[in-house]
Amino acid sequence: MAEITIVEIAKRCGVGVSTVSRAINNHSDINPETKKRIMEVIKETGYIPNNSARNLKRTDAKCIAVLVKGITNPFFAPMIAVVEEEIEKMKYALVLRHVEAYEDEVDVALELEKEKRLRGIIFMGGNARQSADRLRQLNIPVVFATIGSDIADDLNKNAYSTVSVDDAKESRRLVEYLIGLGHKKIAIMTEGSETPSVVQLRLKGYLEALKINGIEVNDNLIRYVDKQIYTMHNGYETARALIESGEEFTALYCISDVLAVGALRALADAGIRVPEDVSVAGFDGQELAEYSIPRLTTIRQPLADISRETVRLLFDIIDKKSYHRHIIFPGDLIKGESTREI
Amino acid sequence: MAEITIVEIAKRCGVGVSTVSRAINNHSDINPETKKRIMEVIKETGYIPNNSARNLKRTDAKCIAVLVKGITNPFFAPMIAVVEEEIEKMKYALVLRHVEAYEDEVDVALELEKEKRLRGIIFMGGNARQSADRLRQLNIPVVFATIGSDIADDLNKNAYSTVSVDDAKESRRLVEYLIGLGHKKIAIMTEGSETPSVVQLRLKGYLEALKINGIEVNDNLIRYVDKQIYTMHNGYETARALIESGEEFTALYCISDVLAVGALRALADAGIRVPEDVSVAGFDGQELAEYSIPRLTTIRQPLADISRETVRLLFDIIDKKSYHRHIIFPGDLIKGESTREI
DNA sequence: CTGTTAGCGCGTTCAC
DNA sequence: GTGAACGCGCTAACAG
Repeated sequence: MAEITIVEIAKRCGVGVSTVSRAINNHSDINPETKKRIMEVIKETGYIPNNSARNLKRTDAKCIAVLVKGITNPFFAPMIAVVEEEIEKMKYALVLRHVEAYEDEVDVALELEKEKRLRGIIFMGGNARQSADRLRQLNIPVVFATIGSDIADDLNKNAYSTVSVDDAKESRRLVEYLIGLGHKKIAIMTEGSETPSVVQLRLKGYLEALKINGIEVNDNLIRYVDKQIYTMHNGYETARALIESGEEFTALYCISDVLAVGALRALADAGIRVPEDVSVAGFDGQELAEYSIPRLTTIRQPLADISRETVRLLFDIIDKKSYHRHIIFPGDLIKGESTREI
Repeated sequence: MAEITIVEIAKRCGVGVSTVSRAINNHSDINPETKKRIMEVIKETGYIPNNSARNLKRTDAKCIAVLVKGITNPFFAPMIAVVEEEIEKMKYALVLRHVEAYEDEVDVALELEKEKRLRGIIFMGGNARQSADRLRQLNIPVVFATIGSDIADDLNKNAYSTVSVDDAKESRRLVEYLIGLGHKKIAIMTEGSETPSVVQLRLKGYLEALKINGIEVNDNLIRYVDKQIYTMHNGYETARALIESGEEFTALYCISDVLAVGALRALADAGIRVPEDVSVAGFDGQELAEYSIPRLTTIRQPLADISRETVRLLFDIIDKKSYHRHIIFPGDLIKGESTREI
């Protein structure tokens, strides 16, 4: 079947291609009647404009890309929903792309910028720092959501924006809450990667909290999961290893809610009661934390606010109303049933 | 900054554009040395080919599209992972697109088919039946994953393939298991949509199981969630309404694990013990079911097998080795801790 | 208000 | 092994 093109439509309507183009793109300079006739023929024939050809020509294309590293991670679900809504409000199109674990998000962004005519990019997941230089290759503004800027990296701060919580500070707050409950032997479950990330900041907050409160760090209580911090399986296995190690602990802080839920299950299987025998805390404040049994103590990230602000800031930069900024939202300390005084 | 194109690269290398093209696309007819030189210049300049232009010209483009309705639904995560892997094995490119709730998945597919040069499409989520006719507009094979064909719709069966479990049958099996445990007052939590879907099939299985076992249907025990069957919140609220209604029940069957977890929480909040006072069962067999407290009784869908078979079947059809087929996988009845004999 | 025409950036003939 | 020229389908000038 010969692909039907704009030329074919023009022929059938007895008009020029540009008229058809005008009809498709809701241009003003067109007779309502001819437009109507054209639209009818288009519907009849089932004609669909070729997007590749359009992107090639188009100069304006109000379009924002959202690149998500780990799009299947439920953590991003509420963020994506808000971002979609906000971008639509601005009458912009949205292209949502996932980035594979092995892909470089900036490479994908570069490619996409050429392919579509993007006006801005939002990154979720991945990390901000490593590629700050390369971010400049992008000719359009970039905002990271839920990933804070690196404090030490002043030079590159004007290459991109960030909207996030202060992971180190919130993490410290949570651990200090545990300490306030009387806990001293506090285990942490975190990820062992060396690349700078929110994960490292959360560990940093843990270490700071101990230090401030004069609690010595016990390396045996710092447990590393195998890569993924968003699988219950890893939370389960890591908690099990901790339990089996025989190392004493009265509290377990998992740097994600998902890990914490896995840990809860491991503790239950080992006959350890939460919170009677051990307190458990998570981080993120996902829906899961609210429905787990027992309800999780955690730090809730205000994802809706962060998402809304991300879009707002991006458009401010696009409209030259703002330079790149680094916005911090406070988290909420949710006191669940999974922790108690000792 | 002037966008750098293939012409620019050709100039800098002192070669023709076609030579550069050959270098990029790994063509055979090219001197290894000139190719190497070209690749170096490309790296230096940071040149990135424009995909829109490529798609416009390209004739082959080994590419498969995966359209997911509700990509943020964790249900699809393990499926997407497997599908990606399998498609990569076949040396095909994969374009993963999410379909908005309000979008028609076939429209999106049609558009994408023009834009890229697709060879096949995989649908996840959405429903197979409504658009069987329109599926024929697509000139490439379509396979639905986890969505069974409509038994009544023989005419359109050769317009697409499906790989799934038999939702009605598996649902019936689960309910019969509950009945076998001695339950007679079995509530079901389902969705109230009229469009044919897996959800309806699961309800159908419930009704069949009751009928076969001579249990009268109590309409007050059929509870409908408000739209989304993949939020714990809805499971919670619907269970709460059921509890507050005062209607007696000894078992609660939720047509998704996510709903069941919400229901568990609602029961706990009402001081109702699971499984001592009430048995709870889910459907899907997601990771969540395995880590919830108590562990859920559920039907596990073999998502990895379904995904692998989906890709295999799609390629068989592309390669003309098969016509459209409708493949059924058996589910696993997982006997968790959330149900007990009465 | 409408038609004609020139590219957008690239892959692909077809000569050389 | 390589380069010149053509055209993919469309939008955006421009001329009418």
